[in-house]
Amino acid sequence: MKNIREKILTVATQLFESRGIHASGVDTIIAESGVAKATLYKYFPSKNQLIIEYLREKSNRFYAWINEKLADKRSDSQEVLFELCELYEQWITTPEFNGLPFHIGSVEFPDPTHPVHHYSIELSNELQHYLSELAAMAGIKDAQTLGQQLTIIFEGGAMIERLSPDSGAARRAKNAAITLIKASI
Amino acid sequence: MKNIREKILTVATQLFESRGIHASGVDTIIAESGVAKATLYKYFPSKNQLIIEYLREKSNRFYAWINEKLADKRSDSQEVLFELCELYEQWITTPEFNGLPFHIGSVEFPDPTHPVHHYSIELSNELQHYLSELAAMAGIKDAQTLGQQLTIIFEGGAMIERLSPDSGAARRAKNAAITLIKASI
DNA sequence: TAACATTCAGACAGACCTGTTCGTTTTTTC
DNA sequence: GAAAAAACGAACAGGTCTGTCTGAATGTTA
Repeated sequence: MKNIREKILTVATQLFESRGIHASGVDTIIAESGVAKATLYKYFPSKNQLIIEYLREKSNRFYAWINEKLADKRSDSQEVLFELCELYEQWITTPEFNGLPFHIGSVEFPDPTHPVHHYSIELSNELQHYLSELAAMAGIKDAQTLGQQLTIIFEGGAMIERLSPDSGAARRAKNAAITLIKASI
Repeated sequence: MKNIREKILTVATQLFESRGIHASGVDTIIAESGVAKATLYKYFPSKNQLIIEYLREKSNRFYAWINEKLADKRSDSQEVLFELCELYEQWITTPEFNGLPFHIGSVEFPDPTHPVHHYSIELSNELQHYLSELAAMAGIKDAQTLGQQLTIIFEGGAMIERLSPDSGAARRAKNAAITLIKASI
């Protein structure tokens, strides 16, 4: 087996999201992934680092997915914002969605000086930056404001969609985002 | 000392919100509140129950505060929605605000069958119900939708305001809520 | 097949976890 | 001021936590 690291990360991801980070011990992670403890600690120097790699991986996958989906709509910079809302709804309504990882990171490690918390904030800021950038390219006047407001709706919608999957939160969050976009054009 | 229960709950609240729930052991809680362990377990039969009482207490305080503040505006049912937005901004920008407690509960206990998770969902639903009710009294046509959309914005804004306190999230969340309200009148 | 690198299972350390059970001391009540 | 109730400190049980270390087994390369 060559992709031991990947295997560990996959198992850790599943455990972190189904049981929580603190509730997922290293012993459980190695047992589920069929790996020796020393091997895990060879690929990840500490559990904190494993958590951070989990956050990074999830974030990378999200941006890779959404950038690919948006690639052919980049020309029409207005339409790209509305397409973004549709993709957002798709993203959080897939059965694999288990909440935003950096929400888990920031809540389970509330201490601002903790590396996991710090990186979680970084990821939230990155999302705001990404959305503001899209708004700016769409010619929105106060792109900073719309970008953060979309972030607020997307994060809130993700939270509630996860808590109450059949309450229509994803669709309503999308519609709220669309309303805001139209109001700021 | 008569209010031992209150003392324990206060200390537990501070610890839960500054270190996280799993990271706050019963030993720490009793040490900080100067109480014997058996006493804590007399007032709270388990740590789970203590967590749930923490969630309940925080929720009660919120509704008591906001209902009192809104009491004199109940006559003008339209204005009450806008006043609500102002109060929301106030609530999450006070220095004592440390995020929505039921977010902590639902994230730290992701298992839907866990009592803490279950109660956290209940509190989120209660918020939606409360906001939908206000919208209905204001004569909003689709009060259910606006209620949930306000919930999404309020929860998302609370999350981001906590992560990045000086980014203007609270004000922008408020403005986004106002925009949505106006659009649905 | 021989030499080398990797991974294995499992024990170990030292600390922390929730919850129970002791007598002993303090506080309340009459 | 005496009887009753409550809270105290401290130990205990049984378990889990992260991280380190060992020698044996496995896999890779030449």
